[in-house]
Amino acid sequence: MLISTKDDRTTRDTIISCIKSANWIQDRITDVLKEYDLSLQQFNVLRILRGQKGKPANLSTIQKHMIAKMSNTTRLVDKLLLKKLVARNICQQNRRKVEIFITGNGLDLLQELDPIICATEQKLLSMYTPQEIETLNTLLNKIRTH
Amino acid sequence: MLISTKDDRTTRDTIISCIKSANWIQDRITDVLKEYDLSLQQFNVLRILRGQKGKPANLSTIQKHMIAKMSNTTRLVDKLLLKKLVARNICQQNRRKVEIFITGNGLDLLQELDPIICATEQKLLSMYTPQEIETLNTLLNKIRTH
DNA sequence: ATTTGATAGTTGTCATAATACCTGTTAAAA
DNA sequence: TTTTAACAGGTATTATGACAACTATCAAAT
Repeated sequence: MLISTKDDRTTRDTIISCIKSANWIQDRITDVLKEYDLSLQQFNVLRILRGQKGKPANLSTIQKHMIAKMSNTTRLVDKLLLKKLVARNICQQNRRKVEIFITGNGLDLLQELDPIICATEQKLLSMYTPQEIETLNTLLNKIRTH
Repeated sequence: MLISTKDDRTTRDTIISCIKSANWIQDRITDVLKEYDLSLQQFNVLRILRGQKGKPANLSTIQKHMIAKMSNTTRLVDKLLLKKLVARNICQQNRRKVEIFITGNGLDLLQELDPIICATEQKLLSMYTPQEIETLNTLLNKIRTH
């Protein structure tokens, strides 16, 4: 006989809650980015590249920093290239690698988006006290660093 | 000038943490389901149908209960139909509606999966005390019910 | 009886993602 | 050297997702 304990149910509820909340947050940010014709993933890659502070990044560096691991980062970068938000060239030291930079256009776009995204993020978590955000952050981090 | 406060950073970190944790959880459960040739979405639909306890569900009922809203639930059900895990027929009272049931096959599969998924879920949150799980659950729920 | 609007689901199209396999490049072993 | 293995990306295929247009049905108003 299968017994479903209170713990089982609370565990499942918490997992579902986490997934739903993450989806909801991503949907809201996606809504904002849509007006700028950027997908959430594209936006994240741009921010990763800006974080390199001038240093070029190769594909595996980008993937390491991405929130959601994805297989075809190549094509994601292709899209950003078409929009001239990033540039790409083959690394001369190691011709297997490619070097990817954010362009001036890309930096300008991010600068325009910064306050908007920041405000969206604040609004998304506006129901929490600073203390609650800290607690939530600490608890969430425990999941993957176990 | 753009000033990034401590609050801004904590908010962003928490959001990223939530998304990463949700992705991680889903990836682990997807890994388990892969051995049974089920996607996470298909599995969720099966559980929703079992939750109906014999009553048929129509498409909008399924969508209402789904963790991630998706547009083409029709095609998701098609896949389950092919595997004979669900059955579908037109509702006679209101011929616009379809009635979707879980089959014996579907129930058997879920029963086989129940303890495995439950153990996976327990393991995923095994680093928390029961108190912490409660806190996490409560905090996460606040995001969407604001 | 006919039209209108709302409801329930389906289909077509295109963008994105997952998976597995392929190609070119490098480095190290034989 | 030649071969081999490991590495960094690219490509092809298939699955999944978003969005809009479409079909069928029902119910209510004319």
